[in-house]
Amino acid sequence: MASRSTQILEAAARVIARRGVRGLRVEELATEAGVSTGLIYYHFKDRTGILRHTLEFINDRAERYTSTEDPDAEPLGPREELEQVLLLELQDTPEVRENSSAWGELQASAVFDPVLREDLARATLQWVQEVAVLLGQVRPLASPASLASAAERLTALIQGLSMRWLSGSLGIEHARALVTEAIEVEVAGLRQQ
Amino acid sequence: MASRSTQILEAAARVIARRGVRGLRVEELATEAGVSTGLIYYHFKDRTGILRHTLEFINDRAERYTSTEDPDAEPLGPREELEQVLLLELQDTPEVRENSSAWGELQASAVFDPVLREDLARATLQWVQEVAVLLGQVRPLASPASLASAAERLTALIQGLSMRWLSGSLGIEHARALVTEAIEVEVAGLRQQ
DNA sequence: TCAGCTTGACTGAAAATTCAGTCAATGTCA
DNA sequence: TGACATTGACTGAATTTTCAGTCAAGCTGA
Repeated sequence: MASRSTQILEAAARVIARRGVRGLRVEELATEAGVSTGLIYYHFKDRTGILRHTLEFINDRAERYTSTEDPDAEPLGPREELEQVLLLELQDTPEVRENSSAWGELQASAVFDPVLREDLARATLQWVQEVAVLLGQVRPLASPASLASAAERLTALIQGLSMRWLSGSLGIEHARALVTEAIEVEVAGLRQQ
Repeated sequence: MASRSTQILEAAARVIARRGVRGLRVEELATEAGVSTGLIYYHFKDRTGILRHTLEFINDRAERYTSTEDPDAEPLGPREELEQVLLLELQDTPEVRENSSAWGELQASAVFDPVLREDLARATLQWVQEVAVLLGQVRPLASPASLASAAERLTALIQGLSMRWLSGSLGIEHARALVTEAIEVEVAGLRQQ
């Protein structure tokens, strides 16, 4: 069985997905986790402590589902791997929804909270670079600069679509189709180099 | 002189740009607008009412600065007009920064606040359609569906880049360059139809 | 028994919302 | 004209609500 703290963090991820980081109420979290508010303060120092641990928890979990190192999977071509990595962010599973939602919240909060910016910028950069590498495998002759630009656009596009998906103004299937087309279009653009 | 409600809405846009939607305090808004808290409730039902009207206000204002109907300007080609409309969202002027910031916040809040979703979805749709029409003028032979998809991608891209710009992880010039390239790539993609 | 876990009622501060009353402008009628 | 009535924007102190965080007391397994 999951430990009490894990139980609380899982519940926190669900509450954040439902209400947002800024909408998380400690009492609602307690109910969701099936514990008392007191216990939450017993395990975590304060509300900020809850958020910090939850974001860490969510991040660890994201690495798990983003990982393409599944030994059972057949080896993918570079193009397929690129598609898979990008589309992983747009899946209607509770886990991905929770992660995207928390990510979006974090990004939005960073606009007003300089403390968050550094972590966020680093994480974004890492993602962009990963995508740039995958693009480079699809089009080995493209210049590093053009690969970097295309990667920045694809990742920013996914963030934009993700927001629309989460706010219910875009269906998940349509969002995925748009990303697939975007990859085609961007890869075609790289071919011109 | 602007009416009292307008004065309040202008102040609300400034406060939201500065503190975020969740950071908006009715009393701070009252001070910013140079008005009593009571008056705010006299003109707007409640806090949510303030937010809804501010969203609408921001939207109207964006239309104004997005408008290309400047009698002094020389007539633009369709491609130039498209570029101009899209790049207007990425300018480092107080008005645009304020609008983008508030817009991003409202978008992020809409993920968790059903009340805002409908207005937001409508405004987004309107923007996408405007861009689709402009794209159609650039590539008159493209199918309506492909125009709509390209417009969805371009607008979502701008929202994604906007967030990164506002959270300080992307320079405005770089963001603009990425959009210009995105237009090229998307227009090239349409040519294939 | 005792140390760590757990509860939930409670507190205080911050924030939203209300409301009784002021004031300037406008309308009305003798 | 001018005395009185009416309206509605506006104020700010009072009230209500919402929350994070605390605490004294109960539980449980080793």
